[in-house]
Formats: sequence, C-alpha cells, structure tokens
Amino acid sequence: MVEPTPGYELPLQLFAAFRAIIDAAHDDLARHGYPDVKPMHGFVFQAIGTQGTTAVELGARLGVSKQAAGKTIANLEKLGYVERAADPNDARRKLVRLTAHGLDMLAVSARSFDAIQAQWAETIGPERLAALQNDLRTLAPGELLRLDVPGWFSGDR
Amino acid sequence: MVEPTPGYELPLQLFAAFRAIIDAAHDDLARHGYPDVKPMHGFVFQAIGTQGTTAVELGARLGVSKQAAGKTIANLEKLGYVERAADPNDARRKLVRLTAHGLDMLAVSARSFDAIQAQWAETIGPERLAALQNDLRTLAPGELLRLDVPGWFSGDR
DNA sequence: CATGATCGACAACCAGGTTTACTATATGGG
DNA sequence: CCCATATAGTAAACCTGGTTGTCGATCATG
Repeated sequence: MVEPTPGYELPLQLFAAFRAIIDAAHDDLARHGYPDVKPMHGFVFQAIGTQGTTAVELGARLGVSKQAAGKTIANLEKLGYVERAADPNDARRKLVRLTAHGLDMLAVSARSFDAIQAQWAETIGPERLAALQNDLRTLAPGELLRLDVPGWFSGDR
Repeated sequence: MVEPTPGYELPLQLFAAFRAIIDAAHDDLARHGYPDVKPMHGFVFQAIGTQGTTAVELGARLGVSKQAAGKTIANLEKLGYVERAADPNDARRKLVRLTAHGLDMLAVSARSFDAIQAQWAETIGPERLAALQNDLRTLAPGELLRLDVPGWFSGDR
C-alpha cells in the first residue's frame, strides 16, 4: 500500500484551510467598514465576549500573560473596539467590555463566519462538512481559544 | 434545520488540529534530540529542501522579505542546522544548505509526521482521513508553504 | 563599457510576547 | 483591629521576527 501524501502535508492543509477562512472573513470585514481588525483580534473578541472581562482573566483565557493581554486591550481601546471601566466592587479591577462598535463588528464577523461555513457546506456537501468537523473534534479535542500563536509559532513552546 | 455550530468554530477547529499535529511532532523531535527547533522551522526546512537555496529564493517561497529570510538563515546557522557556501557561478549568491544535522532532523520530522498521520488514520479510519484531506484540498487550494504567519496573524495582511 | 538589475547585509523601526518589579487594593488569620 | 499575603493593573527592559530603506558588490545587457 502506497503512502498517498507525505505526512507533513496534513498540517499544512489544515493551516491553509484555517487561513483561507480567516482571510475570507477579514475581506468581508474590510468591505463592511472594519479594515483595521487583524486576524488575532477575532480571538480576543471571542474571549472578551458580550459580558466583558478583566485583563488577568483575558490573559488566562487566551493563554498569554496578563501584561500581553493588557497591551492588546490598550490597542483595541485605541481603535475604539473596547472600553475600560472601574469595577465598583473591587477598586483593583477594571472591567473590559466591547463598545457598540466592537459588538457590531462581532456581529458582522459572526455573520461572515456563518456565511463561509455555509459556502463550504455547499461546496463539499453539508454532510461531509459535518463529518469533517466531527473528525476534527475527535482528533483535536480541548481548548479552542488560545492566543499565544506568535509566541507558540516562533518561540520554544 | 438548525445550525449545529456557530461559524467561528470551524476555523478554530482547523487551527486546533494543526496545532495538535505540530505539538505532537515537536514533542517527538525533542525526544529524539532536537529540543531547539521551533514550529516555524519546519516550514523553513521544507522550503530549503535537500537541494539548498538562497536567501532571496527562500524569502519568495515563504512569502517574507529576503531580509527576514536572511535573519532566519542566520539563526538556523547558529543552531547548526544550516550552512552557507559561496556560489562558484555567481559571487553575489550564497547557497544555503541543510547540514547533516539538519538533514537528519528533517528525516526525523518526516517520520514523525508520517506517524501522526498514521495514528489519525487509525483513530478515525483511513478512508475518513483521506476524505478529510480531499475536502481540505478542495476548500483551500493553493500554496501550502507560507511563513509569514506572525505578521499575517497580528499584522494588517 | 556603462547602466540597470540582483544578491546579501546592515540599520532603524514596529508588533507582540516574556520576565521582573512596583503600586494599589482586598482578604483573612492572629 | 492590624498586619501579612495575595491579587489587579501597569511599566520597563528585553527577545524574536517581521518590515522598509539603504548600500556595496556583482552580474547581465544594450
């Protein structure tokens, strides 16, 4: 039995597919008036959620230090996607929440991802896409949301 | 018909699967005496290949500037994975080739990736893995080898 | 043979990550 | 009640890897 593809192709295919989705979503976002969001920001927005969070908690969710989370928050604040407010119950904490702009962008991106998924379902058939997702869940269970990508990719893990 | 998963999960699943493979391969590499290789280096080694290349060509293959390629080459040279030699036919060019150490590491990583692929085939069945790869090829055709991941992920593309 | 293109290197800068260190605030045991 | 300890946020210094701009050296061509 011959080996159909060398083993190193599989991860590259997975990454190319990931990248294709992200690029498509961000093309969509740029067309809808959000040209300044970066692929990374999607992770952050998901981690902040509609409820808001704090820098420490955000760092924990994303797998980076609280300082890195703080930097990212500061950037998103400068871009107007996020706002910080004092926590009345704990003067140390600062609540980070999405602004109206951020929430709108989150909604747009959600529609974008849904549209891409729908398009993929159309391309290969919904049952095959469902099977693909099912297989991925089996093969790579665990946390989906990890932001330490730059460090993970180039650092020593 | 209900939407089974929100659209944003699909890219995260793809990325998690990619990451799972890379992490497994690098655990393997660390066990086999290559603890200092980073996920990024795999891309570079594949792009250099067994034939060798130059900085400009490497940058073009990986989608980064020649300067960035040069920096990466310098790092890999310091680690002993790569060596530079003058091109007898063109005094401007410097051939970059994998050392014996680098070639061995490439062989180990190839075995690693094959083993992981085999394990995945065992887990979900070879025909489903083949279908998965086939679908991925359909959904995300094009260049597999692009190294501009850090810049792509956090930069403005 | 002179002009233009290419290769490799250097410098300056940026983004994002880390560790270390510090202040301010909470919390809980003596 | 008070002090010791833990936690939240911030800042500084540093690392890696990316970018652009520049430059000298070398080829290639009109």
